[in-house]
Amino acid sequence: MGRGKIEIKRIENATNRQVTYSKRRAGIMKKARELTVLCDAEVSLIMFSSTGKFSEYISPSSSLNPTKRIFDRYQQATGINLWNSHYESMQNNLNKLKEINNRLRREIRQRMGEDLEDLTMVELRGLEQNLESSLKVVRERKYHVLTTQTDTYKKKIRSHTETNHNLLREFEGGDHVDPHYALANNQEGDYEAALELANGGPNIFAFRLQPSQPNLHDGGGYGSHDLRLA
Amino acid sequence: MGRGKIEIKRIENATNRQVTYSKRRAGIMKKARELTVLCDAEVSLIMFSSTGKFSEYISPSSSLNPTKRIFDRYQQATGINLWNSHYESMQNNLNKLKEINNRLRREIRQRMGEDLEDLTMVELRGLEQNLESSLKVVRERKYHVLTTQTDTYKKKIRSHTETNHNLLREFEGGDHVDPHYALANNQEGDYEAALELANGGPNIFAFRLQPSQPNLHDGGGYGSHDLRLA
DNA sequence: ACCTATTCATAATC
DNA sequence: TGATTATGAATAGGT
Repeated sequence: MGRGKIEIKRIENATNRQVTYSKRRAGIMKKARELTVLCDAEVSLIMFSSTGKFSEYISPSSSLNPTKRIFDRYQQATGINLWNSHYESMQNNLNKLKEINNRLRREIRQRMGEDLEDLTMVELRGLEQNLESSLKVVRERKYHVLTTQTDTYKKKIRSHTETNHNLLREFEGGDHVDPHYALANNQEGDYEAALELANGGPNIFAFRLQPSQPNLHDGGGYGSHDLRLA
Repeated sequence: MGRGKIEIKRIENATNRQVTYSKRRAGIMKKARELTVLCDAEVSLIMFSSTGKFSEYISPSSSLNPTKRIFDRYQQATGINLWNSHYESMQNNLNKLKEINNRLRREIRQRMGEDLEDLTMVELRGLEQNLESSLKVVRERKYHVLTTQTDTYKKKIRSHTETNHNLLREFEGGDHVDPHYALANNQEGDYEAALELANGGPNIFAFRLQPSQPNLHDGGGYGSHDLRLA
């Protein structure tokens, strides 16, 4: 239709091609629009010109995202899931993470003396040795922290004592309270409390073992906070 | 174009509508095809009739999956990511799992006597107590397994010994080897080996701690097998 | 599914 | 780009 018949093959002249593209694009869009209205159909028409310019016609629909709706229907119709590759690899990752997670949980449970039924004698022996050496390290660390703390307190006390002496000297005897003794006593009190804490404090670590974060089970169900396998 | 002009509005007669749909569908598809050839464009035309029948035209392309290619381009052009909702929720789950994973790893490392620097004295004390009680349970379990094993062996030996006595009685003195002693010795050998294993076997548990499964890091990088934070 | 009068789309040209 | 127009294509309505 036009001043002459044309062969349906690539238009070599770029300008001409572009012009024809514009005209025909308008034409096909009109057709698409007419089709949707006349025949009550859903239509998605997406075009990229040879220069990469994008245009589309999407039939209006009740859905919020007509394109997605069309696409969902497309997938239903063809059985082809275009995102399968993406989706599958993500799903794989999720499953692998879940599996690793479960292994880690089991590991922890065994280190807590649970779930030992399936362990062989060799594994039990290994676990025992491992716990022994860990315990040794933890104790060393504890005593390290303790002595460091003690040193710090002692230094603080010394410092305060000196400061007090200096103050006393500056004021050359005010009333009859002995500030040195009072302050030093105070500090020693803190120190005693720390020692007490170090050896008899509440077992906070037992609580740490139960993650306070929501626990991811299959597909986002939350709520379980223990270390049992999902 | 037709015997008469028609108004562009929904055709109420269902049969008529279906006929028109068929005709016009063919027409628009031809147009789409011509557009791709003439203008070297990429075109995706997806249609659903009012009765739900699906048809499409997709311009051929070098890509393996032309539809996906079109939609990828679509997303690039519009900036609309149609799968964001799906994708984001999966990504969220992945991140949550990774975080839990890291917590679990840290937990294990601390139970192995590593990464103790950040623990307070209270936590250290808790960890120590926890390890102590775990160790106690593991030892109990070990001895339970050991004694059970021993009993089993003893029963086996007794059973074998009896069998041998019976055989000896049946044959009323063959050659001068004492089968009872030989067999029993053999069984005792296994038992000794088990005991040996129980107390001095290789520390297999230390290896279990490093997951043999690929370790999921960001976006599927594999290869790290340790318990350090990702 | 075919026919064809008629309308429409558009190639060529400016 | 935009308008014009001669021409071929698409198709509405009928069979």
